[in-house]
Amino acid sequence: MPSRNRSAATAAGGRARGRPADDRELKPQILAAARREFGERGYDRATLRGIAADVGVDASLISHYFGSKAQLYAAAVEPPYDPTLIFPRLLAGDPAQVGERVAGFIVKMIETDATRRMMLGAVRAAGSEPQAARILRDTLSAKVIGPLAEQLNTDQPQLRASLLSSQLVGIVMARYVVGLEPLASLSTAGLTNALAPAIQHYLLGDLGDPDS
Amino acid sequence: MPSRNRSAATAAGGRARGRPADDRELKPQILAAARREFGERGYDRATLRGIAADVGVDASLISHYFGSKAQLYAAAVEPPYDPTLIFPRLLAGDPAQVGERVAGFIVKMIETDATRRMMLGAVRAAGSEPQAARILRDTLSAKVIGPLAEQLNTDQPQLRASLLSSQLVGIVMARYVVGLEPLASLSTAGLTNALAPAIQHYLLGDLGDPDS
DNA sequence: CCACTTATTCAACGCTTGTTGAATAGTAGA
DNA sequence: TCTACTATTCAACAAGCGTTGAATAAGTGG
Repeated sequence: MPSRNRSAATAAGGRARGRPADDRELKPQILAAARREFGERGYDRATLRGIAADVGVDASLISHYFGSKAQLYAAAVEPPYDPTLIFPRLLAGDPAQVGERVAGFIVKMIETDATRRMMLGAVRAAGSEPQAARILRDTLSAKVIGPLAEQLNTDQPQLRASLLSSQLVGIVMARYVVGLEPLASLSTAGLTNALAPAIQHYLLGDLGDPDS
Repeated sequence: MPSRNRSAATAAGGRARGRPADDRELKPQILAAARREFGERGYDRATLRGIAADVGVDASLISHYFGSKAQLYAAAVEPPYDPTLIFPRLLAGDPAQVGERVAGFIVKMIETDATRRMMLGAVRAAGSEPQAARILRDTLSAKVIGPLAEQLNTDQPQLRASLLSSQLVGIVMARYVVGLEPLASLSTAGLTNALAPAIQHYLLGDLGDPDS
C-alpha cells in the first residue's frame, strides 16, 4: 500500500503529513470503476482515461496510485470472500445434494453485481492479456481449486475442482459475455437446477480412467 | 468477394485481367496466420502488421483484401464442418452413450490444431470485442445449438444445447487460455471420460423446473 | 505498343493509448 | 511563516494502431 487516506491515518492516530486525500474516497471509487470497465469492456478496451472519467479525476492519478494499468487490474480482481470458510459449509451435509448446494452458491455469486463484474473482468482480461490469464489461474488455484480439493474426500480432487472451475468460467462467458440464448435469460433457480447434476458429477461422480 | 485469384478464374475459363496473384496463395496464408494470431493473442492484441509479417507481405494488403480487421476476423472464424451432418450421427445409437460420443467429438475437435485455433480466436475475441461476441453467439446458435436441438427429442432442447455450449467454451478457456491444472494437462481420453456424464446430463438428463 | 486491370508495396495520416514530469493546491508540523 | 509532504491536475511524449491513397510491378486483351 503506497499511501493511506486521511480517515485511516487520523483514526489510527498516525501523523498525516501532506495534503489530505479528497473527501470522496477516490481510491475505492477508482477500484469500483475499474471493475465496471474491465467487466464491461475487457482489459484492452478498458482505458485509464475512461475509468478516470467515470470517477471524475485525471487519468494520471490512477498511474500515480496504482503504478500501472496491470497493477490496477490486479488490485481490482481480488475475490471478496474467504473460500476456506465457505467450502466446508457447502460440502457438509447430505452428499447427494452437494451439487445442488454448490450450484446455488455459484449462481448466487455470479448474479451478485460486484462479484459478477469482478469475474467478468477476470475472464475477459484473461482472453487478451497473458498476465491476466496467469492471475486468473493463480486466483482460481489458490481460492477455489485448492480449498475445494482439500475438502473433497474423493479420488482426483484437484481435477474435480478444475472441471468445476471450467464450467464456472463457461457459464460466465456464455451467459454474460456471449449472451447465448436461452441460457442467458434463464432464471436463477432454473440455472441452478440445470447445473446441479453436472456439478454433482464433477465433484463426486465417477470420472473414469484419467489415463488412456 | 472483391476479387478472385488466377487459378479460380482460369479454371472457370473466365477472363483473368490484370496482374496475376502471387504463386504463394496469399489469401489462404493470410487467413491461416490470422487464425493463429487471433487464437494466440486475442482480437485486440492481434495486429494486421503482425499477421502480415507472418506471411511476409505488407499490412495494407490485408486491408485491401478483406476491407477491415473486423471483416478479416469474421472471415477467419468460419467453422470448418457441417453440423447438420455430424449431429444426427452422434445422437443415433444407444441413448445411454450419447454423452460419451458427443464428449469424444468435442474433445477431438478442440485438440485438432486448426479447429482449436479458430475456437480460441473466437472465444478470446468475444471477451474484448462486442461484435466478435455477436459473431460467436450467432455462429454457436446457427451451427451448434440449432442443429443439435433439432435432433434432440427432449424437453427444452435449446437450453440443453446452450448448456453444452457453455461447457465447451469453459473447457476451451480453462484448458487453453487460462491453463488451469490439472485439467490443462489431462489426456484426451481422460478429458472425454470426465466430461461424458455431465454432457449426458445436459443432453438427456432431468433439468428440473426451468421457472422458479 | 497501348490501354486497362489487378497485385503489391510504400509512406504517411490521424487517432488513441499508457506513462511521465512539471506545476499547482492544500494541509501538518517546526 | 516556512518547510515538507501529499494530492491532484495539466501538458506532452513516444509508441502502436488501422486505414488510406499514391506509386510501382506485372500481367491480359486489343
